[in-house]
Amino acid sequence: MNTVITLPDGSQRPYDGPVTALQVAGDISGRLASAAVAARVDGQLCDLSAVIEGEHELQLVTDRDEQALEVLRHSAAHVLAQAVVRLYGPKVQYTIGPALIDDFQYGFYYDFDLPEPISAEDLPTIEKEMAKIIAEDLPTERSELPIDQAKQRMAQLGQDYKVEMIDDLARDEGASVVSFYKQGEFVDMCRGPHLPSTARLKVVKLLTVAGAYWRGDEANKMLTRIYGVAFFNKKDLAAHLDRIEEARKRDHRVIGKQLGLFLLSDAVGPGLPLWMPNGAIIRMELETWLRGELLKRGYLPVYTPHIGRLDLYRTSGHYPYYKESQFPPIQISEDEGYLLKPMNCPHHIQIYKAVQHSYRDLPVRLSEFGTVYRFEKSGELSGLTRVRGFCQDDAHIFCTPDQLEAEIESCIELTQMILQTLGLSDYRVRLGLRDADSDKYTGDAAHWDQAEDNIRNVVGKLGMNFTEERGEATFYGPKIDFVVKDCLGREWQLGTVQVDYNLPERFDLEYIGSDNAAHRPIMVHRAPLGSPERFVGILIEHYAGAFPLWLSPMQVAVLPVSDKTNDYAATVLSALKAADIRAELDDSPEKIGAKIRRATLAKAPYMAVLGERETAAGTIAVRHRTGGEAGALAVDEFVAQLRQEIDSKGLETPLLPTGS
RNA sequence: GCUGCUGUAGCUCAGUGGUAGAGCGCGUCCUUGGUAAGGACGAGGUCAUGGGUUCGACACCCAUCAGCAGCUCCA
Repeated sequence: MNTVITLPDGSQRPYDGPVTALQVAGDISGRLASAAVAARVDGQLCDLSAVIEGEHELQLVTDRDEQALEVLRHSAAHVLAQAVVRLYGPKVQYTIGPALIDDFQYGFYYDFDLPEPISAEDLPTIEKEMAKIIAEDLPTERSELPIDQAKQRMAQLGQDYKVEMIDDLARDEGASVVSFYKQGEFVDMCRGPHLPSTARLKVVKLLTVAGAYWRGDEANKMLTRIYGVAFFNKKDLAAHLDRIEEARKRDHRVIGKQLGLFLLSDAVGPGLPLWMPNGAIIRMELETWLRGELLKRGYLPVYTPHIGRLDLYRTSGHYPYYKESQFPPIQISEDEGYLLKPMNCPHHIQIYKAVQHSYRDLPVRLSEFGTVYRFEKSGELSGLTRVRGFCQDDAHIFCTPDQLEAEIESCIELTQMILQTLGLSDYRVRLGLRDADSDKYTGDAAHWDQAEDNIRNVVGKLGMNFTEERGEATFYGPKIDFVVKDCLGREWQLGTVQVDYNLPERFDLEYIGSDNAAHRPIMVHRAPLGSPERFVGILIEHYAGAFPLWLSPMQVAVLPVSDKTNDYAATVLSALKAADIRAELDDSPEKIGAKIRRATLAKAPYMAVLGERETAAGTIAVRHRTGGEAGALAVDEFVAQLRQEIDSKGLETPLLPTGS
């Protein structure tokens, strides 16, 4: 049978019989053959050794192709597994080892069930063995076996996890054959494709070792996961490692310490952050701003205590659902117990219930910066992003079915406005839906369907990009989450809007409709920041500590050139303070260069350099933290410009005009 | 919570089975300097906590607490 290969440029190559992608590449050029890592036949990714017969489109995947990196890293994972088996013996069980493409730090991993624990100190040894395997230039050979034989083969090798995976493939995907890859003495069950030979792997580095549950299930055995990265050249690896190192400098835990923003004190307890004066300014500014926005939008402020009766949370469902992740109740007597509040909604619900509501009153929007406590598992705690005691910029909206979607929309717009103002544009939107197979959700299916339709309608109307994720809903309703990544690429939920038909039911909430009959309101739970703790943690990383002027703890560093001008500096300081600008005077006996350095490291947006010239002219020599002299300004001009930048919540620093 | 690692001065980190060091920061003094580090001197540590091994432990072992990476979880 004749074979005709059509290349991406439209040209065709005829062959008398079957041909492999690698052969075609070689016929085009030797260079292409050595650059190709895989092939795409009729759009389907496959090995270079795949046999092509008949009329097909062929595209050779080279290192310039995005998917090439995936193939490379997948092969790197196989070499890692081979090295581990060589070093730790046939008792090693290798399970799964995928390539990672979107991960900020890691390029691949492999999960092992090892006969002995290993640590990061063992990684160089493993890397050496991998280098050997690469040097051995072992060709990779693909083969296929029917399910039964495949299981037998893996069972013979003592690979119980693989046997389980084959069963899954047969059951879930109806697979009748399974493919294997063999390189030297090592055989792995794998879809592929892979590099044609281990020698094609040039730059591999192992990064860390960690635990990971088999199948990601806590109930299963913990396996040993080894993470690594692989690239086509050393330059890319060096750039990658640099990027990680740079990112670590943005870590809010590092910057938070440097700039005195917050503190996690062992004496107070894990996950209980203390806001230091500089951090408190940032939080205060955000909250003040948000309070104003809420009042404009018809929210009613309320305050509620930090604890409530256990029964309240039994009714709401929070206690039974999250018993394990609560601080234990405060038991006063056998039948009187209190819980640190894990959520504000039950308290707000009581406020709603305290008076009778007419449909004319709705929507009722009760807002509170309410502090809640959750006993997060110790391994989960992390800086400000995951804590045990934190505030929520919370509100609960009680409304009629007719009002619901407009309220959801308004919550989304508020959240988007906040993110936009702060320049947080790199976020994704997730619709958290219920998993109908799970028993973790409360309430009836009709309400769930209704609620899911409600949020879909709104995000659809607003034309938002979003992903739907089953099993990500709260126990009482579906939600819209705004998710961002931290400096190391880990995702965190910030803002959230949740639709709830269930708590109104549980608490028997009512309003009187125009028909003079009692109706059930619907609740919206929403927090545009999510939590000031987590939000500020993310903001610290977003700005790398260099906050916009309105949020900066120190807005102006007042720097006399020598103590001859200290008096003038003091008058400038007073003028700034009188204008509600956060200014600090550095009258230490340092030279001006050192003072500038200190203020720059403290991320003060502006420096007012005051020497004899300025004293004589009554001006300020302005410098921005990004460097360079911006010229001299009269004190009142400087104040006016700062005021404008502060009031506009400017992200970009306007250039201060030069001149006297 | 689980797997692995880590815990030494305010911070960042060296360090050895024979009772502790650097840089930065801090204090005092000198210097009066014009846009990212002037100089001198000085104070400061129950080497996370509790056990154990040892003539002797910051070092070795065990436990606890906390942190880091990952997994799991996240109302």
